Amino acid sequence: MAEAKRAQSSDKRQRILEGALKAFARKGFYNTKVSEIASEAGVADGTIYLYFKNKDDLLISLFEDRMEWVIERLRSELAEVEGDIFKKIHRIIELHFRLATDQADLAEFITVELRQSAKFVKEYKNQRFVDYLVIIEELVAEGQKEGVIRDDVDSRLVSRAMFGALDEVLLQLTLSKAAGMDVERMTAQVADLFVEGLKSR
Amino acid sequence: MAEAKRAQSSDKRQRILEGALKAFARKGFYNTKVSEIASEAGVADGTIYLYFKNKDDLLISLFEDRMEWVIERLRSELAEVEGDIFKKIHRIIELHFRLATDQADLAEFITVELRQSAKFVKEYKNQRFVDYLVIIEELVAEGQKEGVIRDDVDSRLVSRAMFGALDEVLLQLTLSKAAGMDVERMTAQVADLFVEGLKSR
DNA sequence: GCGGACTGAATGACGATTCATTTTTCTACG
DNA sequence: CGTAGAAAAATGAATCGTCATTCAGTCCGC
Repeated sequence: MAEAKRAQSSDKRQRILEGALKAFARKGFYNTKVSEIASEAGVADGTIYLYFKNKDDLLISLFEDRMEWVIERLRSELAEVEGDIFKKIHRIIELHFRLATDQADLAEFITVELRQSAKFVKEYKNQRFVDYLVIIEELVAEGQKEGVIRDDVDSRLVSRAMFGALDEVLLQLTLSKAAGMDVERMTAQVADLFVEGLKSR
Repeated sequence: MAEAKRAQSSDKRQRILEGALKAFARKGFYNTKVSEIASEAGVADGTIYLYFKNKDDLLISLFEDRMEWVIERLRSELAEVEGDIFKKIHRIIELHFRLATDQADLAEFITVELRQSAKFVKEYKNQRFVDYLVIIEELVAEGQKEGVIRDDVDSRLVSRAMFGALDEVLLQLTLSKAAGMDVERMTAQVADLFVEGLKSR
């Protein structure tokens, strides 16, 4: 019966999350009214409170939900990369940028809102985000073990730096939608920059 | 007379900006009450409106004010660097990180609030931020002209990536105050990562 | 005692959340 | 089947707290 309930629920819950994503991407968390999310999702204001404790909870749930999806995607794409570590790094960067075109709202939400609220950045531990970093970190560490990546760099630091670079470039890409930037070219350049920076000499 | 007014004013205006910086760094823009800023600055609530149009204006003014300072500082420090482009890049990174220890509030404010409001990221053009990027961009372009930096990378893209990396690492540094990270070591590693990535082969 | 700087209590708007009511879905019985 | 009645889900108007902002009054330098 929990199943039956869920079956119904999930539809509406999902619609609320989608509405929230669209609204947050457009106007930011604090400038979005709960009633706007409701109308975007095609439900009544009160309905939102049947699925989420409050507006903050909605933000966190949305972030968790989408990041989980991104991370799964990243994991599975990485798994099917044939070739060396550097190919994998290239793939991470590619996927990251691909988001900007495939899922503009999501990209905007993540880049802009990730740092949004004090709650988000400080209180809330943000495990999903850590997961993402760890994927990069492990890749670098693996390369170091193999001897193809210089081992005088801290893999943790590198993963941060790399994420930051990707995030910032993505932000730029997201906000200046019009500009017909060549995403492939960008991917190649950023990947190359890091690969050359990381290679053992 | 505008001068006389300013002379008096500047003291109070400055105190308000400082109070705002402290408060915003601690709780973020939207969670900070105007009355908190006022009490932090030791003025009455209403006084703030003698110096700033409204809360948004206060945010923008604060950002402009501090970024201008950072940029001037960066320019003058760069001017006195003897040596090649790569030394200068090292210095940018060093200054960026030095902020985290010297001016924790400012660092937190810039990293967290830079992307804060939709207003900030989208509507407001954010010239100061562009100025910062241009400094990096010109440095890279110069290196390319000299032939020491590979010219198959877009200097604009690189400046974005580099800023993103610095910003993210700084964010980390800022939020995890306790952790006795070795700032010098971090500077060296990040600088090296980019320098190796940028060098002509 | 005039004029501008300052004060802080009062105002008013706004918007998250609640909850009395309505609608839908489910259950069980003829 | 069809239907009555109960339970669950959904609604949206009303509530209630929270501030940003204002402005009538006070203070101070000249």
